[in-house]
Amino acid sequence: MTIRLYNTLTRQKETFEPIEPEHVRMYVCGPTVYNYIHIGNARPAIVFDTVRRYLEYRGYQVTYVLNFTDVDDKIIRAAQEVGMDLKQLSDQYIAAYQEDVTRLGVKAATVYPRVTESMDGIITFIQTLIDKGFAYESEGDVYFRARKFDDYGKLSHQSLDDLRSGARVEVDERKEDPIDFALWKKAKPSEAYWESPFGQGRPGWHIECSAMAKEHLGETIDIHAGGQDLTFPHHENEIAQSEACNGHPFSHYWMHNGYINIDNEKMSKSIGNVVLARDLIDQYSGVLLRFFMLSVHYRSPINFSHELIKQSEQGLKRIENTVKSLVERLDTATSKEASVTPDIADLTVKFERAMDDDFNTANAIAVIFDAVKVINTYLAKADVRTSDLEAFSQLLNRFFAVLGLDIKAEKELLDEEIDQLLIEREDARKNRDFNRADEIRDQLKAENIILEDTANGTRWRRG
RNA sequence: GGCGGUAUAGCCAAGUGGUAAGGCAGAGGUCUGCAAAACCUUCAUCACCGGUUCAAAUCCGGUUACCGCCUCCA
Repeated sequence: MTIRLYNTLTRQKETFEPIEPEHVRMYVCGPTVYNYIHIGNARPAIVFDTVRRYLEYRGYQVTYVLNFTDVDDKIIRAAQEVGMDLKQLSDQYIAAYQEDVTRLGVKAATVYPRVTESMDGIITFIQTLIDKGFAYESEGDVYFRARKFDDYGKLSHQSLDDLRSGARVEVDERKEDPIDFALWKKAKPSEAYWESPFGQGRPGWHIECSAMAKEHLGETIDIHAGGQDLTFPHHENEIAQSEACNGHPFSHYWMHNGYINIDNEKMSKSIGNVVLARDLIDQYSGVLLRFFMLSVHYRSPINFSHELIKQSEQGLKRIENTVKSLVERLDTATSKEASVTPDIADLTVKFERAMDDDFNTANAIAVIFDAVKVINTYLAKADVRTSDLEAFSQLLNRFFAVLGLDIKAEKELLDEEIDQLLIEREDARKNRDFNRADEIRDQLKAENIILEDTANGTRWRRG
């Protein structure tokens, strides 16, 4: 029972071994909070939450750190546009982020560090880099001397020379070398700033993660994760800073999730096809969106379209139907001893095998469908046992918990009028007045209530 | 130019050497007063060419197409 995961650093699947046997330190790059999150932001939130859940299922204690970038150019601009100060604006979008991901079934992180609250650590970090000769001040800015860090490029597998010849590296006379990147940026007039030994300014983008990871998880962590596009330059620069500063490996494993396309196009503001997570959650549901995303392996690209999500919805309904049936059959079950233990064991093994293999949620979901078939077949039997029904329910709930899918059978009450119609229809059917019975069924269908007549009575569900 | 990814049935999507998971849609059937749900059956030789091998979607070489990063965009 070992977990294998794909490590961007080595470009292969490796056996997962945390530094401490039962504890995992995990850092995930969070959002820059200047707007509501779009579905591209939702993917890493869902994917790495699932990674975390599975690690916990496997018995690890996980310290999960997710940062908020609450100072940067985009936030400054957004705040100016609406006339708010930085903190107001970022507070607002942090709250919105929490709302959105909660609806997506994402568990709370252990810590949510913010850049503005981590200034001391960041400044100390930069000072250490200067002292060690890895950074230099220049006209109020501080830059990292990339060429001095021998391993620069090891994550993205690029050499410095390739990067330079690659074309447009901005020429900036304040830098010794175009590839150098900012650790500290001098404040422009009228911008928010923090005091530091290098003058008034604010941190560069990359340094925050190095400093916050160090503060909350230590100098070497187990897993560092984020979107694929962060591999270069963000994560590459984090490695350079952290390893130059601390003198040993920053993170053992690097995980990156794939992109989301909209109708086969890249999602971007210029195309105007950015889809906000909350709009989709409102239109469909958080659980459906999560189910949709987890039905594809996290490193593969996902294409989003309304048609695709509706396909997914049909599949999810199939699962929900079974969950509901399971509960309903409890009324007609007997108390004989359990008979399905082998099925439970078999499905569990298959599920774990899927998740052990680089968190293959697509296969894990296939196992859920396998379970659904087994359960439906079992439910069709005349002799159904309480202990079996409970065992199946527990099995599904374990799977749902790992994937963070909020699927459960809730006894929902109908309003009296509808209830009355159901009773009337029962009578009609008993009297073989099928015209009236069908009329009622059609009427309810118009209200999105689907009736199903089973051997154990009529059941209903929302369409 | 550098680095990397992808190409599997109408649609989505697993599968990295042993003879194509799963879901959606479709077709036929069972059940049903009729439906619905469920169950059963049915539906692909894996972009193309060549090679290695007893055996390849899976390895190697080449071709084509699409995509990402190399610009503080998850």
